[in-house]
Parts: sequence; C-alpha cells; structure tokens
Amino acid sequence: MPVRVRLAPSPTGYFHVGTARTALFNWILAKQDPEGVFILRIEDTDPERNREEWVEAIYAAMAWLGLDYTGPFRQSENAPAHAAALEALRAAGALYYCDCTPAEVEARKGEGATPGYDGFCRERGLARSATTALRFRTPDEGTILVPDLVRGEVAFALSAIDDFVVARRSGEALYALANVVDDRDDRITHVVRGEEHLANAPKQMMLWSALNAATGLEVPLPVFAHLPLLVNEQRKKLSKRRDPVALELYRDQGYLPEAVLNYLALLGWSPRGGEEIVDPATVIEQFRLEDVAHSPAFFDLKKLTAFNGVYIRSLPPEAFAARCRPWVDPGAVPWRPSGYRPAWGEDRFDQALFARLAPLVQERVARLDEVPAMVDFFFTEPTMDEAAFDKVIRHDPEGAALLDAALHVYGALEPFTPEALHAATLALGEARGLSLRRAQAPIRCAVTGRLVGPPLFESLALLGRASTLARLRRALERAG
RNA sequence: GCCCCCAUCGUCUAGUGGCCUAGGACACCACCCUUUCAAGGUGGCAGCACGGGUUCGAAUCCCGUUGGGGGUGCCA
Repeated sequence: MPVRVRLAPSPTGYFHVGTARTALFNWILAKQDPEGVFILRIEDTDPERNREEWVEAIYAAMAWLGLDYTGPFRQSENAPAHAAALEALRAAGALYYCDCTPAEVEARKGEGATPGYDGFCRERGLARSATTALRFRTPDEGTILVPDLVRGEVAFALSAIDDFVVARRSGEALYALANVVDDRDDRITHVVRGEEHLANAPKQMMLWSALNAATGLEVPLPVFAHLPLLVNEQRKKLSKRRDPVALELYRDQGYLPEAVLNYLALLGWSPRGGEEIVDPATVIEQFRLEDVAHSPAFFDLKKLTAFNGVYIRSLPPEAFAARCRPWVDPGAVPWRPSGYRPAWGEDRFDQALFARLAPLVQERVARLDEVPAMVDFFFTEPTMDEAAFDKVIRHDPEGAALLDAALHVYGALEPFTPEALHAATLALGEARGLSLRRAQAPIRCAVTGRLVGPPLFESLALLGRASTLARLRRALERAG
C-alpha cells in the first residue's frame, strides 16, 4: 500500500517552525515511496479563528521551504461529507444529542476518576435542536491500543475517555470528526504529527472504526507517529506568544530554507555516520520514523545560525550575491524581508560592484541580513563609529600621522590594487615600527567608519582611489 | 485532580548487555593562522537524574522515586 500522508495545519496564526518540521517529516515519508502522496489540507473548520491571510502564509511557507504537495485542499470544502458522516453515525446509534452547557459539565465534574463529560445526556433521547450538540458514545471499559511508530504501542483506558463532542449546536462538524472523515477520504496511511495530538489518537481510531461500520466502507486504520515537541529554553512547548516561532521571521533574517530544513531534520532525528550537514536526498535515504527520538527538543537558534553560515559559505559566489539582493538592492526585487528600509539610494547601488564584494562578505556572515552593514561604506558615506575614531585616530598620536602618510602614498600608488595597497601600507607601518595590524586600523576606520569589516585592501581597491583619498582627508580634518 | 509521554555533556544527539576510559555536532575556552572581523586548523572543558533489582557483566532490561512535558474545549 503506497504511503499517503498529510499536513493538516489550521490557519490560526503564523506558520510555526514546529509545523515546518512536521511538514518535512511527512514530505520525507512520501518521497521515500515512489507512489507516496503528501497532501496539504488546511483545517479551517473554526470560522471564529481562521483568517485568509494565514492560509496564504501556509502556502508561502511551504513554497519557501520547497516542500511540494498534492492540493492544497480546504477542510471546509468537504463539509457535505462531514454532514453525511454525522448522519450515518447518528443513524447507527453511535452519537447522541446533548444540551449540557460547558459550564454545567464543568460544575458536575467531581473529584472522581472520570474526567471531562460525565455522560449526563446519554440515555435522555434528546432530539436535534438549536441547543444540542452531538456527542460520540465511547465504551466505558476496556483498553485501546494506539499503534505509534515513534513510541511503540500506547495504551489508553477507555474509562478515561469521555463522550466527546463531534458537532456543534450549529450542526457543524468539529475537528475531531472532520479530521477523521478527511483522513478516511484521503486514504491516509500514516498520521504523523506533534505529540500534543497523542491523546486524540484513541478517539480518532474509535471514530474511524465507527465510520467503517456505519458506512459499510472498510478503510484501513492509519498508523500514528507522534513527534517529540519542540520546546523553548524553559522546556515549554514553543508558543506563539513567547517564542520566535514564525517561519517568516527566519526568512526575513536571511536564513536559507535549505539550512532550516537541515536543522529541523536534526530535531528528533540524526543521520548515520555523524555528519550533520546533510542534503534532502540523504535524509530521504536514511530517515525512519522508528529512529525518531522520544523526548522534546530545544530549538537552538545558535546551532541553526551556525548551520546557516555553513550553507551560506557553500553557495557559489554568484548565487550568494543573488540571494542577498532582497537585503541590499533598493531596486526592484521579487521579494522583500518585512521591515526593509533601504540603507542607501537606488542610484548608489551597483550590482556589478556588489558581485565583486560578495565573496569578501560571504564567509563573514551567518545570516543574509548581516550583509548590508558589512558593505554599506561602498554605497553610502559611512556613519563614523565615534568610539573607534577616538581610539585609533583622535587619541592615538600615530593615527593621524598614518592617515596623512597614507594620503600621500595612496595618491601616487600605481596600480591601485589590493597587492600594491597591502605592500604600501606594510611599508608605512614599518617606517614607524608598527605592525600591519596597527597600521591598517586608522585607515580602516577612516574609510569604512568601523574597526571591523571585509579585507581592507581589497575594499579600498574596489572603492577606488578618489573615494579612498577623500575619506582619508575627511578623517584628518575631523581629527583636527 | 485524572490520563498519557519523556529522562546521555549547557543544547541537539550516537549508543539497543560486553567494542564505553560514553562518540559527534552547536555553544564555550585556549592555541595556531592572520591586514580587522570571520573562516579554517589543533587541543580542551563538560553527561548516562536517583534508588532498587535482573545478569558473570548495564547508559543499555525490569520496578520504584524524583524531575520535566503534553492532554484534559460545542479550538486545532
């Protein structure tokens, strides 16, 4: 039987990094089978909380990650099937109407063992009305075994599972039912999702079987796989309120999707052989649900960032330059990180120049959003770091002298190349008994406004003699 | 409260009874390289929660304790 898996996110907020990992694992499973199918189904049965923009965010996130799928489908579009399922179950006696309000249910909850609903309306024979919801009649005793590829079999006592609601008083099917109906319709073979859904599994199995019986259509039950949760430093489930969980955020900061995917694959799983930088093909080849870890994993931004640096450095220089454009090119680009504000004018930006700069910064950044601050002095007059200026120029007697000497030597330097600049600056320093390390500092500061940046002599050559000399002169004037 | 899950360096993990003096990665520290910063190289710090079993032998199996987490919606 071919693998059929699905991602079933609800459009109630940002696309969560945890959802991204679930998507990845499902996608991998489908890719492992030549006939595998990975379905994207938007679970939009809660009109109160869904928003169309979040649906779009799901599509955008999947596209950015490069995870292809069958669909997308909207759960709401299958409402007729949900209604039919409800009717079939009701006719078979699997459901009953209940007019208890949540407050009443809560009030009756004793200190006793059985949690949740107490079965108050089970035998009342209520008819459908505007105040009745539909509940599923669950057995009172026995055990149900959930087959879980990650954890093995998980046993639930039926006595601990209450008669849960499957349709609102408005008549609409709830997640509990809609999800099962859709999974049956889609012939889902593996339900792979976060551990927070583990307690839903026995209920869904019972519903699935009841549906098989009530409709006469025997659809094989799926097997489950509940993935360990992603947690924050407090070891709590990643939360939209406290934690940076939105995938967009990572995209905006210049994380590469391939790095994110690689890192996500390592949360709960590890490749054979110890090498952690692995491409999707390797993961597809090696991944097994049975090998997934059981304990929650901390989402470590530092490690993700380190991985991102590895991926950035491995890019061909031209590709790196192209990927930087949304952050550095004020002109027309296909996509923009949110909150982008041009650091220099469109007329000042020079794509050809940036292409030559790119290799100098490529190995110095771990995120694409660090690039602008590293090349700004090429496209705009740099803002002087006053502390740096004081340290190596104003309060260093050698500083101004070096600047003055550089002004003269650079002015006559032929050719104005990195090699010549290197040699000239080295000589400048030696004449004063200074290491190149110290000799380059005031020059770097004068020209770039900072003490750190791309290699200086390459930068000066690319900047050109005129700008270099002008900035040296200006710094000299500032030093007074 | 009740149900369920989990427990190896700070973090992610390898480890399925002897190969473990517990391996790798990130982070951190030191040194090397070096025009700054990175990158790169070398080395280092650091862990089997606890208590009982089982066994010739336990990080690995069993029980308990403790500690974490998830669920307990007419949300998904």
